[in-house]
Amino acid sequence: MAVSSGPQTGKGSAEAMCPYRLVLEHVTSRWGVLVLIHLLERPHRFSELRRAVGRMGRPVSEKMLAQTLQTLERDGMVLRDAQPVIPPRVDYSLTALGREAAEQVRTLALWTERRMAEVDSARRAYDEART
Amino acid sequence: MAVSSGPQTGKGSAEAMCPYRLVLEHVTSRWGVLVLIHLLERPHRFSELRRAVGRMGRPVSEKMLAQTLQTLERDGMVLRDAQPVIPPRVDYSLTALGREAAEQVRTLALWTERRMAEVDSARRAYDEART
DNA sequence: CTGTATCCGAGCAGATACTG
DNA sequence: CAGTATCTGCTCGGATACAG
Repeated sequence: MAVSSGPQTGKGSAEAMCPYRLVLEHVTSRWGVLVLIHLLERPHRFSELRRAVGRMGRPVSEKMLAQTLQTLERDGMVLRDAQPVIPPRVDYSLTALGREAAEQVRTLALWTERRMAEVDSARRAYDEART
Repeated sequence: MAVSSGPQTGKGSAEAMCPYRLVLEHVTSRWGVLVLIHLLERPHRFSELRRAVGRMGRPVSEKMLAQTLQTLERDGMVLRDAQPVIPPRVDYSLTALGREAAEQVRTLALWTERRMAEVDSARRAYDEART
């Protein structure tokens, strides 16, 4: 929606809805999904995550990655560990809550992948029907 | 996060990504989620669906509802039954594929609802930490 | 390296009016 | 009732420059 792309990290246009829908939009957002799935595998540093996410899907801007991580951290899904060293080093990992969310999102993503052939054939049928 | 807005029902800005991500965005889009959940309960007519969706979340415009339904129909999730009567009557229901998707989305929505208290407390902690 | 601040374009999404 | 067409504002999200 808009799963625009989805709702976003900010509060944006979603002032008046069930509060949990907001969380749902956070975890299912364009970058939220990818971040959660990658962190489910193992903790990542900022740039590492940026590269990993870029490998599937398209490249993430620093801005959007930071925004996504902040939102997920605020929602209690992601843990941020900033080590006071130079150069800066920050590791991101999942909380227990985040792991539960990530597993569900991954399940849904895998289901979508498995069913892709059916979706494609449905699309061809639909498109052909109006030619 | 992108948590941003939901991706949406159209194709929009998502030209260059794994194809299944597109389907994921359709079913998790702002209106896609609500439509699927309501249709899981029983088939609905257009206006009926419009009212039902409006009761939770905010009102849907006719345009967005039609767009969402068309996208989900094209993806093979929703069945459209237009009866040639006057006044027009159109019923929407889920296909087998759509039912699977709807169940997963509902599961995720229910999980989010159950965990809302934890999310809220995480948010308060986060917000207070930077005061 | 890990971000933050600002600017700006693209297109999502609502309102409205109209058609079958 | 069930949509389509059009107009428009708003916000998302990328690019860039800069800071700690």
